[in-house]
Amino acid sequence: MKVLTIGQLAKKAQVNIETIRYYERRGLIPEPPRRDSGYRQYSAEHVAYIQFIQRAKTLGFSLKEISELLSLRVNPRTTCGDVKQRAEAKIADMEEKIQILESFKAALQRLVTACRGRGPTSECPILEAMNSQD
Amino acid sequence: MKVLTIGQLAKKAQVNIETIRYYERRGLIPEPPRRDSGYRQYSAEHVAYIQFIQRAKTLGFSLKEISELLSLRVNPRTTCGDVKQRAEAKIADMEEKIQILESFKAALQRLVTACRGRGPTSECPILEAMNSQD
DNA sequence: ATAAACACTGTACCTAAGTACAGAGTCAAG
DNA sequence: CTTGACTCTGTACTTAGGTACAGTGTTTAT
Repeated sequence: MKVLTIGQLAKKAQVNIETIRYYERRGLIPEPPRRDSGYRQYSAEHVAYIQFIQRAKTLGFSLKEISELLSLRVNPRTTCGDVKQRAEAKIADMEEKIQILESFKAALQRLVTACRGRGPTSECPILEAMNSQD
Repeated sequence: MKVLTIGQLAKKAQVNIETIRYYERRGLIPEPPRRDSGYRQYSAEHVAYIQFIQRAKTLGFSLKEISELLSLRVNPRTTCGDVKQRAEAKIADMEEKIQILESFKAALQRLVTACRGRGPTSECPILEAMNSQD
C-alpha cells in the first residue's frame, strides 16, 4: 500500500496542508505513523477521512459533530446499545436535514415554474413558497 | 397585523437580539419600519425570515448563500432567464446535499444493523460503510 | 554534494458569524 | 411620575475553523 506525504495527501484530498495538521490536533483523524525524520506517512484511509470531513462540513455538521460520527463504533469500551442509540440519533438528524432540503428545493422549483409567468414576483418568493408548504 | 418589538421577535424565532440586528446590517432581512422613538417594528414576515435563515444555516449554507437564496425573485431588474438559471443551480446544490446525506444515513444504518453482531467493529465503520457505497 | 522543494513545531494571524457591553434614550405598570 | 425593563447606536470581544509564517531539519534530483 503506497504511503503519502502530507503534501501529497493535501493535494489528493484538496485541502490545505495546515488543515490536515489542524484536524490531527483536534483528534479528527488518527495520527499517522512517522518515519525516522518525523515526516508523517499517510495511507489511502486518510484520504477517505479528509473527504468525509469535507463532505460533512458542507452539510452543516461542526467538527465536534463530525468527530462524534467518526468515533461511532462498537468496541470493548462502548456497549452496543449505546452505539445504536447514538447512531439512531444521527440518523434522525440527517432525516430532518433531508426534509428541510426537500422543502427548500420544492420552493425553488415553484419559483422556477412561476418564472414562465408575467410581471415581477412578490417580495420574497422563497419565503412565500416555504410558508405555503409547512 | 400585530407588530413585534425586537425582543419579542428574538423570543419567537429563538435567536439573540444582537443576531437580528446583525442580519439587518448584513442585509439579510428587510429593514423594518420604526416608530418615532426609533424602535423597530417587526411583523410575522420577519419571524419567517429568521427561521428560514436558521434552517438554512443548519444545512451548511453560509450567510452569503442564504442572502442569494432570499434575493431570488423575478423583478424589473432581473431577467426571468437569469433567475431561472440561478434557482436551478441552487436546486442542484440541494440535490447534491441530499445525495450525500442519504449515503451517510445508509452508512449509519448499516452500522446499526451490524450492531446486532458480535465483537468490536473495525477502526472506522462509517468510513468503511461510505466506501462500500461510492 | 548541493540546491530546491518539502516537512516539522510553535505561535500568530485571519474570516465568518455572532455576542457583549457602554452610555443614552423610551415604555409601561403601579 | 417614577422605576425597572426595553431599545438604540457604536464599538469591542469571542468562538470555530482554519491559514500563514519563522526558524530549522530532511529529501531528492541533478
